[in-house]
Amino acid sequence: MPNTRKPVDVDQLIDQPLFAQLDAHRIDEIARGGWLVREKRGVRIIGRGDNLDGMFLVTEGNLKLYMLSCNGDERVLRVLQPGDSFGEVIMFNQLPSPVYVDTLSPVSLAYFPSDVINSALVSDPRFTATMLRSMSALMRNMITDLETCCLQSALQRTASYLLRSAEASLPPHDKIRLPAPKAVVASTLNISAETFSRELHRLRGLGLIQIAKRTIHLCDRDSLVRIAAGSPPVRMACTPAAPAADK
Amino acid sequence: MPNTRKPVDVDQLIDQPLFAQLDAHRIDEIARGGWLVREKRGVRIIGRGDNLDGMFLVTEGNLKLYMLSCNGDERVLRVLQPGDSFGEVIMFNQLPSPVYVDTLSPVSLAYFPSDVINSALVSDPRFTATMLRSMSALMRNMITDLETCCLQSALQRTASYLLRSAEASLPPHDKIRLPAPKAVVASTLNISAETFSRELHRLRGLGLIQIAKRTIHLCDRDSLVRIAAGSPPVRMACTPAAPAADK
DNA sequence: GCCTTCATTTGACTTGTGTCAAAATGGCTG
DNA sequence: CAGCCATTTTGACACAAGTCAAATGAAGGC
Repeated sequence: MPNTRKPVDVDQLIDQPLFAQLDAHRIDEIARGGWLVREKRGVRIIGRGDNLDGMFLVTEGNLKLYMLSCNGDERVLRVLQPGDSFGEVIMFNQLPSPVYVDTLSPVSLAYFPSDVINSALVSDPRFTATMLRSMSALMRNMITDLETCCLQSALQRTASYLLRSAEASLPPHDKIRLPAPKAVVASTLNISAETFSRELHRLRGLGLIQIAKRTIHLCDRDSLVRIAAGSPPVRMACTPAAPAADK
Repeated sequence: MPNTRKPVDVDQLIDQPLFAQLDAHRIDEIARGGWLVREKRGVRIIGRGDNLDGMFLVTEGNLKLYMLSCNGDERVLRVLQPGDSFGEVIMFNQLPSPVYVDTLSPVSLAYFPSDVINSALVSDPRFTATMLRSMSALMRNMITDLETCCLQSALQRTASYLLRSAEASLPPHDKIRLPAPKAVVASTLNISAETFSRELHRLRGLGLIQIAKRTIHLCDRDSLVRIAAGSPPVRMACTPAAPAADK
């Protein structure tokens, strides 16, 4: 489907985790076997049901990997960023894609046909090992996702989201900016925009966060951690004298 | 951890999908590198946080692979049956297990240390291909799981489960046997045992399936497909004269 | 056979979240 | 500054699914 076949620049590959183990010669070979694909924002790269005999590596921009329900609302599984790859699963077992991938910004992708990847796998055990590790890491993330969305309440999910975002923010790690309208973030957490708003304000009511439009300040990280871990939210300074027994 | 080191019988491996591509010599090599583990029902094989430098292949019996929520209820991810393998993810990226694996019946497992697997991967490209395909299939299942549990109703999940199971059953594809007690299957679908029972009997009431203890017979695949796809369940032969407009 | 134990079904009730609708807020443009 | 849009908040309500509890059914042991 990619009609322009600009060559892949070797420099774009050597830093990528997927190729880090390979020697220069082999990277060169892989680079010559693939080509660059550039797309603007809002373009579908893979649709559900599509076949694909190769895989992509993101070199610039970001994309969303998501599913659609029968009534049309979407569930984002991952946001793909430079260094991430996608399409391996479709390529390796040669079945139509179960997910959609759309660009969220202008992107530049390296595409590699399956025979290029396969011959690299055959001739370089370290590449195989890296590929298996990368797929294992993916599995691990999916498991975490399933865990989050199946056995945590809306409040827990909100709290863990805040903690994760803070983790990924600049050093004081206590101020985060939502990367999108609240409705979109909520969808990422698999809850409605209204519920997200309510839970956020509940946390504010407990004194754990401050909300200023799309910027959120964490005031009490420990309590957030406790909530994310499942302990019932505790009102500020007055724990009841006689806590209920466990059972 | 396995203290008895009974050798693996080669005959137990040649039929397994994971080893089907290998020639006799290599299978023999792998068999000599692993050993048999037998356990009775209700034994934990892997716990969350455990490390594992190898992988298992199920040769007899079945097991559940699951997670626990903070309040202790479990969410079964997969029911493992003969021919299935587990532990690859833990082995390949060398991190503690995120999941538990318990036996559901007396089992017999073949265990292979990572170096045995790795040397087979290095020396046989077809084994590598099979391994990658197998992990891709796993990923695909996880995606389906997430889809099922995030954007389908209990009835839809039940219907799609039946269809998927039928797909994987013997040729007429209309009779399936639940691989575990209903409560375990229900947990796989992320619904309570009670709800699972109710939805199953709802489908029976609609004339779409027949239930005989743990065996289920599909009578009307098309309707099941429609339900799984989200159309509201339609009573058997008497659609009301004036169906409500869509909105 | 009978008894114990586990699995399944059924009913009544509770509860977390979603939905709908309206009000409040904020940002932007002319 | 007024007016208009999109976003966010809040309230009232509905409903799917979970929980608790009891009844029933199946399976294995002695």
